Amino acid sequence: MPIAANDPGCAPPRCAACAARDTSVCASFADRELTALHGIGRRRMLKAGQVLIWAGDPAAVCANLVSGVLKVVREDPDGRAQIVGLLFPGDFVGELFVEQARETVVALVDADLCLYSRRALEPVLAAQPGAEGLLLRRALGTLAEARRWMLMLGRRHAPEKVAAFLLDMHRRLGVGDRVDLPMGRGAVGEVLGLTIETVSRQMTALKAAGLIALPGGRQVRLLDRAALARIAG
Amino acid sequence: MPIAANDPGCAPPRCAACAARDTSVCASFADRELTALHGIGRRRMLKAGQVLIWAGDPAAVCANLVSGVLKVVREDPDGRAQIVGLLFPGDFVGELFVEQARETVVALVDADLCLYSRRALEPVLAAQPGAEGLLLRRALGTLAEARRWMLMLGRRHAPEKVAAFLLDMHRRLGVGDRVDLPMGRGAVGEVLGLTIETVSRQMTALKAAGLIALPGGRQVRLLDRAALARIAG
DNA sequence: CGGAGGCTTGATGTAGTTCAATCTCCGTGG
DNA sequence: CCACGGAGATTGAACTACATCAAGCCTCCG
Repeated sequence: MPIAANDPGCAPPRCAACAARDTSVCASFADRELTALHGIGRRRMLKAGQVLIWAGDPAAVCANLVSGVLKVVREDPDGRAQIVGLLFPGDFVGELFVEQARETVVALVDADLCLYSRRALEPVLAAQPGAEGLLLRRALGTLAEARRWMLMLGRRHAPEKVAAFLLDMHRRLGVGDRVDLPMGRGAVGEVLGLTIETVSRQMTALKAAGLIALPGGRQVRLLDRAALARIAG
Repeated sequence: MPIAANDPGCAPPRCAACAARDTSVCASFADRELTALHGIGRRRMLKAGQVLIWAGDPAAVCANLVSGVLKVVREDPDGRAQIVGLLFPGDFVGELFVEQARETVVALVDADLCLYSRRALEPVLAAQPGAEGLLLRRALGTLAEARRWMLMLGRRHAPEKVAAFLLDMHRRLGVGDRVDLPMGRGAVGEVLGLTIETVSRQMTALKAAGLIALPGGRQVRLLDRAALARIAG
């Protein structure tokens, strides 16, 4: 990794200061080429709850997530919703190479993105050697994660699901033994394929067993991670 | 698409005759470049039930599926299994860029593959412009499919799952109103996150309702696809 | 203080699992 | 040729995990 490639001196200032500069797709771009990407991108803030992409709409935009957490949701004709992905800083947002969005993307907490028109982005990616390779690696990683998730949805019981979810969130967002969940009980249910009541009961059970504490709000303290891991399987 | 690119005259004979020549990743290779790929590939036959890749083993091989159907399985520590993917002719088999296989790959029926060492394949793909882009498109397609599947696993009831599965299989393998399922009831359960008994009961119910017929073995006739689609949602 | 949104708790219902027995279809061998 | 055996499929009965329906309960903010 040559130092010059990421030398802030010649990258567009907004990119040089970007928190996701080295973890997003942009990492495959040297500062020189970054200018092309910069030219077609713009910053966008999302408030918690705001929708970025509606399933069914034309797939017009992609983005790099700079800060915040987004959910990717699939919905039934009859309204049952399943969260099929969570996006964290550095993740790529949106669907390439399709005309119609299949998934709704919503901010779970206030978020910050670097937004691109899909039409403009695709040729830039194709022209930049290595960019599609990088996206391929990411996509394969996301696929592996989705499949792990499928095993959970199809085969595991509520206690295992909740324990696994808490450990997962802690791995991504935890500080010490604490996690501040970026979502309410309802959305946790949408992630795990459970109802809000079942999630709530499982959390209470874990608290009663002394494995977690619920200091209030969306905060969780994982008091016995080993035991949680044992439950998660 | 220039005619010369796929001129059988200068492709390696095995590739020129390959049933998957134009649907697999090979389609991104002109005949000239195909020779490099051909050089590192070898044919392999799999009997129904044979395992190609064991989860946990070093990820040594990838392949193009030429004929047959494979299942991709994830397993719990305690043995519960979930099929997370089905592979059909033209599909890419195996995991790139990882050292350890996360999924077991098994032939559901007799299958025919074009096998590559992963170590040898990766550089060839990187060198061939467009190959990684093609794989990216495929990977994104597979991801979208996995997410559709997640919605099914998390949110749908047994009757909807079975109806949707039958329509899906018919779309891929059907001739007229018939499908010959490439798997038994047990594996259908592993796909849908159900037990073998529940699958069997649902099938009997559909038969009783006159929506399907079960002529025997793994054959199914879809007598009322509109009604099935209505159940599938 | 009051009211709304999200969370918890309880009571009841039910879809799907589990356990177990029987059946069907085929291939094998007497 | 038919009897036997085995694997997969079906069917039944009982159970249980989770959903559903329905109150109540915090807690944050106007």
